[in-house]
Amino acid sequence: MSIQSRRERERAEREKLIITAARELAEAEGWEAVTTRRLAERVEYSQPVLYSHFKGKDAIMAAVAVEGCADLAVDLRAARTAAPDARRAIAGVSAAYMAFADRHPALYDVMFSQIVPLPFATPEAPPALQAAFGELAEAVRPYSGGDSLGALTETFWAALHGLVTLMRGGRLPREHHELRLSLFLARFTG
Amino acid sequence: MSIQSRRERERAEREKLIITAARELAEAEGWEAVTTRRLAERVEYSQPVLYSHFKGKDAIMAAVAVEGCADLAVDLRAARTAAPDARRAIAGVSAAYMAFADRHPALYDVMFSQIVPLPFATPEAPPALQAAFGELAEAVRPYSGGDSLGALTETFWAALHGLVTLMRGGRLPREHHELRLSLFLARFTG
DNA sequence: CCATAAACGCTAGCGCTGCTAGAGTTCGGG
DNA sequence: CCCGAACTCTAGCAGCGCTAGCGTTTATGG
Repeated sequence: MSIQSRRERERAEREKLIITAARELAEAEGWEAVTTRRLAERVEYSQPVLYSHFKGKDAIMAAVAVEGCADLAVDLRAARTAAPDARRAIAGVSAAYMAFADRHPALYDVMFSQIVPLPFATPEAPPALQAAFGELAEAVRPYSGGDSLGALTETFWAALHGLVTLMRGGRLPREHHELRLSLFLARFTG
Repeated sequence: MSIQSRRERERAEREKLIITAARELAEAEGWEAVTTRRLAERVEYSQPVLYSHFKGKDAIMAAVAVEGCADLAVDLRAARTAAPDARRAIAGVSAAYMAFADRHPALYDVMFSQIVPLPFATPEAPPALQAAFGELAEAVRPYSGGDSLGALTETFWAALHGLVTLMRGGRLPREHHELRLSLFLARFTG
């Protein structure tokens, strides 16, 4: 019992090590630099060990994405609870969302742009993701009027996501960024 | 002179053939199925021929993206000019944009999601892209009020882009799609 | 305390990728 | 008719995700 639990604990630690190494490598050099060989070298195990923990590279990316969701939820919550009123809450949450995407581009991509084997728009979605979405919803609530809060929050999220990804992909000029965000918020909050 | 021009014409035809083959392959099976080997086989030339026309696979994708921009501009223009008033124009353009992304997912990705060596937010951007953006701008113009039309159109575009990509990536449930779009339009048009 | 079996991590390799060096062929110009 | 330039091909490089199968370590039952 004790020996088995020790082994399980060590396994869990190694799994966490893999996830952390993948995240660090991705954030430092982008996902294209995260190869199973480099990752294995970084955790000082051979390649096949990765596959005893994860079904494939996609699954590792998914695990990193879940971590990212938790971090995002923390940032959003901090921004929302620090705001003195509804208007500054939704503005602060928006800014925090943008800042997160800007500071952690690789993390953001694997969470919301890349295709990863994670359930998203279902009750089985990662709790951390649901928490992040919940923070957006609370910021949107004061402006929902008679509309569905869920659908309206989805719409709000999508706009932020579009602004972030088009800019980061070079499709939108960076200099108008704050203007675009304020134009959107002005229209969204009526 | 005549011989040389004939050769140049044949070269141009072959280049067009490569672009078309890449587009068809991508639209049929996705970009991950577009390998230089399959593409070469499809145009019935060897791999190195591709590199005498394009610097790399990225450049081929960029060429396909430019074609896609032209097609999108046509669709948007048709939707806008067919609308009897401003409100139905912006709604129709939005719906046409969504429909384009839905019908041509691989094309849409290479135009607006993937990283390709194309100038976007500059005067050197492909005229076809500028034309498509111009159609969005004309649809937005009646609702710009005192705001910058350029920045507002960028914001409008970003929202559509976010709705499309989050849904296609499985992050948003498909069933609320039309509701989300109408919620956005209602707030955007005031 | 030892033999056995299971759990474990390793080396080596498969089929693929984008890309390129260099050989071989074709063809227009003098 | 021959030469040189233009052109396309075969073959191969380094790297990718992933896995079969071997060898070692480790925990257990007699």
